[in-house]
Amino acid sequence: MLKLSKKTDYALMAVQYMASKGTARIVNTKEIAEEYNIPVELLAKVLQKLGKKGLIVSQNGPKGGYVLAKSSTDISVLSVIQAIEGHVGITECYHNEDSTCMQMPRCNIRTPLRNIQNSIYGLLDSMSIEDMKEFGSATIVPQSRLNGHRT
Amino acid sequence: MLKLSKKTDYALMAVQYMASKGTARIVNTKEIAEEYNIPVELLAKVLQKLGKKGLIVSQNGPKGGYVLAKSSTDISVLSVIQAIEGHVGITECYHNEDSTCMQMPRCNIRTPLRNIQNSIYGLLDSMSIEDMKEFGSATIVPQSRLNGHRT
DNA sequence: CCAGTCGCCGACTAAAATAATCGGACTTAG
DNA sequence: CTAAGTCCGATTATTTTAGTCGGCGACTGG
Ligand code: FES
Ligand code: FES
Repeated sequence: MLKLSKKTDYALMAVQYMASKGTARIVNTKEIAEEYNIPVELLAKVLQKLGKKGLIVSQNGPKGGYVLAKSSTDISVLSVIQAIEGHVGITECYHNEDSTCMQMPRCNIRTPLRNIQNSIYGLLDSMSIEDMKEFGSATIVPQSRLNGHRT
Repeated sequence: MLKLSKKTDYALMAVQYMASKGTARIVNTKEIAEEYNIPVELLAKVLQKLGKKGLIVSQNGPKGGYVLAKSSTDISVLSVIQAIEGHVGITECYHNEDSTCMQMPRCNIRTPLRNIQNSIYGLLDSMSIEDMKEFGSATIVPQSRLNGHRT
């Protein structure tokens, strides 16, 4: 449930890796792939997508590779995720206009789930790559309305 | 990304539906299935799972069906989700002990992602079925550390 | 006490999403 | 010129999810 795809994992690792080298250092696909045991061709596509989304910039030719397009503090985790996964939601019918969902007419979970989704988005958007690096720990838990349900 | 399975959707709808009738009223699978256009057989399994997890109680025989096992304020959204999806995490390697993940040795996203996951869990756990019913609106967004990244 | 309604369960198939691979074109430093 | 790199679409393999089927067991009302 709520699982990120491997491609997204790869994207996050790659971005984080680039962040760890400065903006000066240019890094290529193979280098990252070997560092994390990722199939090169697959990682290549991931990086290309990130490139197209403007999160990283590419340099062709020998000695080419990628560098972050901006400071790691200015790249949100959400932007990386969305770059790879596109804009999908927490539920099948993304709660958009064009839903073919059979339970639309009577759906009773549409609105509340959208709110939950927004909360999650807010959380992911509030966290930058730099943040990920820094606090591998730290709690960003929303304390509002948290007063102990739990089964 | 981060998508809940249809089964989970069905579970949430069903639970919400039961909550909307009181604990007095016993409701059967067919009734819910028809209300929301859900394939009966599939919904049946979902309800059985919820039963086994103790979220709802079943009544056999004719005039049988299900009722919530406790007040809708005491059933968290998280518990429903976990009842159906089991205990899976935001990433492939659930960040547990037994991961076969190839990038374990050097993984740089393990800890931060676990934190994000915990935040999400906290959010889902803090919301009850009753809450879902009430505020189809309302914001539970964590405002901490939210100061505008966004690409 | 028997018949029909309902829950219970596991195995099965179908469909879709994801992961990974392949083949070939384009770009550029040396 | 050429080798090292990015770029891109198409294809396949694998896994996950969605939905189906068939039979058993529990109960209740007649
Ligand atoms: S599940 Fe599709 S509209 Fe709610
Ligand atoms: S992705 Fe598997 S350990 Fe981090």
